[in-house]
Amino acid sequence: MIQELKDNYGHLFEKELINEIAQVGTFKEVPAGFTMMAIGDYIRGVPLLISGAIKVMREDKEGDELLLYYLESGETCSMTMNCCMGHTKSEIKAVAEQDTILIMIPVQKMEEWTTKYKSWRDFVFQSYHNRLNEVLHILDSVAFEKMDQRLVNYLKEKVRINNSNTIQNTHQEIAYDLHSSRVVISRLLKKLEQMGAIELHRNHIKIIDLE
Amino acid sequence: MIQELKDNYGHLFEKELINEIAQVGTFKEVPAGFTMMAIGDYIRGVPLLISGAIKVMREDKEGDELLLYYLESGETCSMTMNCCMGHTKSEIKAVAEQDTILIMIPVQKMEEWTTKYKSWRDFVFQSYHNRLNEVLHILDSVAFEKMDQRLVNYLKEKVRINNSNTIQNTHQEIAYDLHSSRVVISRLLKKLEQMGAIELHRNHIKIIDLE
DNA sequence: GTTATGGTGTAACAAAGGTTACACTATTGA
DNA sequence: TCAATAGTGTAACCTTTGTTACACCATAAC
Repeated sequence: MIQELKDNYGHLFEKELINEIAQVGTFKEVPAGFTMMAIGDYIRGVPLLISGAIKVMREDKEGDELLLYYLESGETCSMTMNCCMGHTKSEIKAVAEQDTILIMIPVQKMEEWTTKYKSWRDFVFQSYHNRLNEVLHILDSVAFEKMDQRLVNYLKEKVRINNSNTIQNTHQEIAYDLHSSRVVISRLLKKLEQMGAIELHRNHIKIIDLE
Repeated sequence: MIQELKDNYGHLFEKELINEIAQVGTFKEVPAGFTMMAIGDYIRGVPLLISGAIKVMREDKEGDELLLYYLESGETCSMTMNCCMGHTKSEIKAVAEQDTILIMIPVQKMEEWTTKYKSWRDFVFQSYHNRLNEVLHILDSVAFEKMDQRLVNYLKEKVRINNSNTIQNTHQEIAYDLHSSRVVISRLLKKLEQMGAIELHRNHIKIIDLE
């Protein structure tokens, strides 16, 4: 585990902290599509991502969803910290976007290291900082942009996260992520295809040029 | 200054920290309506609210606005911390909702105390926690609710913050806060009046019963 | 007073997005 | 092979929200 920690967190944490993490952390492998956390779950630990990506979503009472952002390697879930600190239930849903490897840290250790290691403290603050900014950008997107622009942003982000020009999703899945309806998404995608920006296929979309 | 700090932060901070704050903090009085921070401003210090309330807003490139939340006494602006840490410019706008009194802390002290005082650390984490949750709730509101419900929530929050059943705003001002248009807001307010929930007057609205 | 300004009410219309319905087709699986 | 299922395309329609235009009235400024 030491090696993976060094590779992904070596530039952030001092050696002693890496060693401590290796002692108390537990390795976890999660297959793509697996729901790692649902609304209302209690939190057992804080995850440190080693590889893969996790999709973080908001959900309302009717079960309507909205994609918030993706967690990538070298990142953690400040929402989880959020819950640990507040001793409240999860307010978000997390699903593995790809096959993902991560290390789970028990909650108590998190608090202990906050006192002990400046690098851990900075990491936690930085995580909060990043999440707050990401949620603000989603808010901008939902509040100020129209669906066609939101869709383009969504496709770009998917390309970036999965590092592939082919998006393996149905129109329905995209509609859920953007909290829209399948018909609307199909309509807008067709428009993008007619503009030559993408190519539509059953179960996948090829991105040509989204600028 | 010591007394104000004790009254508002005595239950959060230990005596030594209160004393340190009193030494380096500067008192500030801000009249209602004053713009305390604009998008792109550099941050000079972190505010601790003593009395009053501050309205925190998001703004896009076209200058369209959206109300995020209010800061009240005993709270600080984690967005400001956000900027200090990232050494980036402000991404939000802050306007005094009421006549407000606050104490400004220089940025360097903030970092110093994070190492030195657990209570300060907890306060900073708690602030992040609260802001993240508030932004999430705004996001819920914008993403999942229709304008009529958002308007009702807005009115309720105004009543709570200003501790008064009379809201001293024009329809245009409300429209800005909700990122809508004056005509739409007038329309929905009229509907609420017809339902007996509010009374409309020039320049103010009397809240009767919003559930 | 009179005029200018700003706040509100309302109608008519436009645009975006959501809904329903249905056809067509590729894939799965019995 | 053939039925069932899931993904997509498209039309028609509805609702919500935004826009434009204008009337009316209170208040402030002159």
